[in-house]
Amino acid sequence: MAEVAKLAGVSVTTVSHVINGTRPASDATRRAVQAAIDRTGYRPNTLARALARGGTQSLGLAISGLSNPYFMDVVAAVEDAAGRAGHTLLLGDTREDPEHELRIVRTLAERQVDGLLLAPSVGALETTLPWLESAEVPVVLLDRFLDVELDQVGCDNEQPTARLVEHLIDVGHTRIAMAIGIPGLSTTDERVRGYRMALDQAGVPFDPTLLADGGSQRDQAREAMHALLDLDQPPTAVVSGNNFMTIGLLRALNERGLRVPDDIALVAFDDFEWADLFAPRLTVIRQPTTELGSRAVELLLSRLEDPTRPVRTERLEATFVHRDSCGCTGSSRAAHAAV
Amino acid sequence: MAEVAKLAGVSVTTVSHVINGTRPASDATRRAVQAAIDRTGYRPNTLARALARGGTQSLGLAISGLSNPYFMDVVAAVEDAAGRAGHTLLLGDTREDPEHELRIVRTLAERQVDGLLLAPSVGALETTLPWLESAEVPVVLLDRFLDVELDQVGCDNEQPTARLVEHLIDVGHTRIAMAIGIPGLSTTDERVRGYRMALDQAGVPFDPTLLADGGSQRDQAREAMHALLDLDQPPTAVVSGNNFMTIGLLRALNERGLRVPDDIALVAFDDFEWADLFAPRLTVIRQPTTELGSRAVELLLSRLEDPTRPVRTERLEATFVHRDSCGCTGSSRAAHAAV
DNA sequence: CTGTTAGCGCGTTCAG
DNA sequence: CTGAACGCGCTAACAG
Repeated sequence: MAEVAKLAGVSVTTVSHVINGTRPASDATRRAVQAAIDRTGYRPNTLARALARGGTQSLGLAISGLSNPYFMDVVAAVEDAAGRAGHTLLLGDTREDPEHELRIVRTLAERQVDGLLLAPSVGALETTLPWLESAEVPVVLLDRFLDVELDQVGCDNEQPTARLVEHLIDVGHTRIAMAIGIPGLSTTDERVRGYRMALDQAGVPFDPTLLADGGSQRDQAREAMHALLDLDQPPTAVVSGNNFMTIGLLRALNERGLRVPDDIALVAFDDFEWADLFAPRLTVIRQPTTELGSRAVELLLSRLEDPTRPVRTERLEATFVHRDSCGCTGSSRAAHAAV
Repeated sequence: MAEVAKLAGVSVTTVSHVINGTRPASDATRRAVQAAIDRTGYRPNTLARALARGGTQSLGLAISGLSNPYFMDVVAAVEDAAGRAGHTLLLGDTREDPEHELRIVRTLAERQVDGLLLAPSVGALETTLPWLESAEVPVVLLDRFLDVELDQVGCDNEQPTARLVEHLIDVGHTRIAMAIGIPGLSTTDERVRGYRMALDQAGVPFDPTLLADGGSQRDQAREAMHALLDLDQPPTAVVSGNNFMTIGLLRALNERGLRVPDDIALVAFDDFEWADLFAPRLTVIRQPTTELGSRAVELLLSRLEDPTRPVRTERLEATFVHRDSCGCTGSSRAAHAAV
């Protein structure tokens, strides 16, 4: 930069100002500076600028399960929204582990991100969040809700899950199992509540043995499904708590030679882009993932603009997508004839 | 930091050194400093450190199609590998557009990333790469190969695609269409070469009308498939150039009421995690995506360590996964009975 | 409209 | 084993 200044015959101050348009400059000097910049191949050092200005124009995203297509849509949306606002995205995977999450969040904060998007793991309330509060980093929570004074965005879980279960009951099922995610996550707890609510309202007795811990993960869900099938009275229908577990459940059913929906019905939380193209065509709840990501960024940006604004919690609506895996079309053949 | 120094009764120099373990210090002072750090809640400013040291411990990843599950696995692997090495990941989507790609790469470089991973778009050779060279940013190319003096990692494309086509020919197909990606991408070109090679070797005449431009994208592939079906002599088999296009092709077939593999065979480049669980069970080429990401990071790190090391180009092996969508099991019923 | 100067928070020579 | 002083590259008063 000093080089540019010398070459343009002006001071570094002027260079800085023409670069940032921070204050008026004569056409002549502006051109001179521009020319010098071009000739030297000068490129600004964002770090130095951030250090001087106290603001990095960057956002951190701490999330788990990057390989989960659901979260990837979120990441894509966040990257896009952040980019539009002139911010760069720093990415970290929490691994759903509070210890690791804290390390990630810490790293991000030490890199002076202007704000942080976090999908808090179970345990965040005792580790990450206290730290974040004392560090005074602007945060918005993503996907999972927590009982804290922070901006939060997520989806409705209870009612949609109830809808899924109701539907199975309508078709005639009474032994309905559910593969649930990590206990303690608001998403998990709310979905379980929705499940129970639907049972209650239909007068179907709740059987705890039908609630299988799938740990939000594929392989664990697979094992859970096998256990369910080993029950004296195995379920005639399953509801999956998220997309990862859906794969695991199906793998287990596959290993047992059971067909969906003929031998067992399956409905799931989380849609797949291709879900209507393959058999069994899954009946699911679809979350507005893209909107989730972009809303979260908007909330964060607005908080950066006005740190005193009261916190806001937003529930996005999820939609019921009716296909064939619930087995209610009558013709199970229809499901198999897909594509 | 000054605060910590005062509280510990030492100089900032000492604080810096005990933090970094840069030089010996008496147990007493070390403890004093540590105590002061704990009490002040001091957290290091990575930016200032980077500015002083000239090195950010951060890597940039510029890639397109974040919503593509294939690339997401890569992102996950890169994040993991980078994290292990103590680096933070800065993420940017190139949108497969050289202009935007340049902006992304520039932003990343101005943020002083130590190195950059890039999946170059078509046109990068004229825009991004010259800039990167003059900016002297360490780079490793990802997924797509280019004729430049840079480290590169990607998969084998030609032979695997040929394998796919050979297989279709073995089953008796001769009118084999292919949905191809963006022309100019090495992945596209190599896959097309593989396609032609297999035809040649089998003595099947090459018909250019069967080569449909799917633009690496879902919707474009869908339209391309419709066009193929409108041909006087429509194909009896299709090979998809990547996973995005596979979805598009299937959507078109679905819209026509055509079943795979009964009415038309389909094989594809890129596997899906769930591909063996749904019908039609896709016969595909699987890329080692995780390995791709981690190898790329390793290459980049080794380059940072030794900038003079000769460039290396690595081809990872892709594997042929035989399932039912090729229609060669004889019993097409088997395909539909899945799950 | 422009230049001088003092930091931003830290690492790192040099002297002790 | 420890401290003082300078500089990383840039912005922002404060003068002029």
